[in-house]
Amino acid sequence: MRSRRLDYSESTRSALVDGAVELFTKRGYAGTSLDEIAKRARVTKGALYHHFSGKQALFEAAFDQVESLVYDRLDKIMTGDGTPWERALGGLNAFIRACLDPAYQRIAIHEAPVVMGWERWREAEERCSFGLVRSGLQALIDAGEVEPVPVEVTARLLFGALSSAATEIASSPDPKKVGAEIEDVIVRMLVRLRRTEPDVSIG
Amino acid sequence: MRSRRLDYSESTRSALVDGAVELFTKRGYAGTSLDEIAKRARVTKGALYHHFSGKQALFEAAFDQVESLVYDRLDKIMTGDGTPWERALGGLNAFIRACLDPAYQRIAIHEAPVVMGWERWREAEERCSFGLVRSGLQALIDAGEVEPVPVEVTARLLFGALSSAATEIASSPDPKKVGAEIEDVIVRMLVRLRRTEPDVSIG
DNA sequence: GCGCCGAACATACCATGAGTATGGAGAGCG
DNA sequence: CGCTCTCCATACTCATGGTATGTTCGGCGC
Repeated sequence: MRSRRLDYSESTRSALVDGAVELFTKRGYAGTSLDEIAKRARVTKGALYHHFSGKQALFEAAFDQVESLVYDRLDKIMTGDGTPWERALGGLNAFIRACLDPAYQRIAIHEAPVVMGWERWREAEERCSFGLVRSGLQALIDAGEVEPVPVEVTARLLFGALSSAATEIASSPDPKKVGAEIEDVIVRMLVRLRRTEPDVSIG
Repeated sequence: MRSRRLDYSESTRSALVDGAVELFTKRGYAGTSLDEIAKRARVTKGALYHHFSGKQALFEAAFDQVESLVYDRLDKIMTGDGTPWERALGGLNAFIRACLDPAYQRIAIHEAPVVMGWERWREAEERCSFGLVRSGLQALIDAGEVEPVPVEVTARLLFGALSSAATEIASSPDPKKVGAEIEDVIVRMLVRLRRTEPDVSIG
């Protein structure tokens, strides 16, 4: 039987993470103090340091939380039913919408590479959203939908383009319009990569 | 006649900026202390705060320095001679090489949006490298080289893709190879956008 | 030459916030 | 019913960004 004590512990931990996500999103990593986060969770720094080894560790927990939410949604679409082409387009749309979430944008896209270090961020993304972009692209190639391209770098280009553009969307006065434009441009690109004839060599 | 005093002042100022560029590149913004920067310039914090209003201001000075170097090189190519197409390809190549510079990558691409705030970073980039990417794309469209696309978002996509991919290049064990791959993929994309027939509508 | 004004620094200090050391309270278990 | 160990609070330390004030020295009028 699960002890009541463990419930409490888990509860305060998640309260800390939730508060961290909120505050990091609003004021950024550097602009947020641990006391503030602890206060929001109605505990002190002692509790915080009991659950996490430091500010970075707490940030990574917040990162995981935000990232996994997006990952679940994307994964459901990308491994769902439909043709590879349909799934790719659905995933594209879902990813753009995910990037509109302020928390995902600021924590996972912008600050994470700086706070966690690019290398570590890359490893984390490898297992999450970026991994899905890559596997989605790979699926398209395997299905013969698009011509073979270097998957690794192309996926990186795509991911970078999308996450960068997403910020543009979010800070635009008319996000819906810009979002649609971006999706349109990307889809055009993909369509042009679509294999219609066997010979696609470029001089 | 220019006073000797002004020479000294300017000299220490640039020494501070140079040190800032070095240290911010090596250890990042948060990981670098002002005392360290001042020490490297063989002055104290007093001098630093005489020339700059604070850490952020010093960072922006470092940003400007790094950015302007890249801008000058790019501008020379993009406004040089050759067809719009040649200039675009040349600029593309130059930009990728610029992104391989650790200082430009870490300061201008990665940390600047976080440290300066995305809005401010965007304004600065607007007048610099991003502006060139945009105008280059616009030139291609004007020359009828590529089909009309929403310039703003497409340029943003391109810029994001390139700067993101550049990090991939730099941290790769074989930068030359990955760099060539990326350039190849981008060029393919552009080629496919090339106007060969008037009707390019996609159902 | 002389005094003085202000730019260009140095020095000493303060405030904040990350991290640490230690103490205590209470749930679970024998 | 004490013993223990998790869970958390309190009270510090220390690094660092920023400030307030002192000091030096080149330039310039006289």
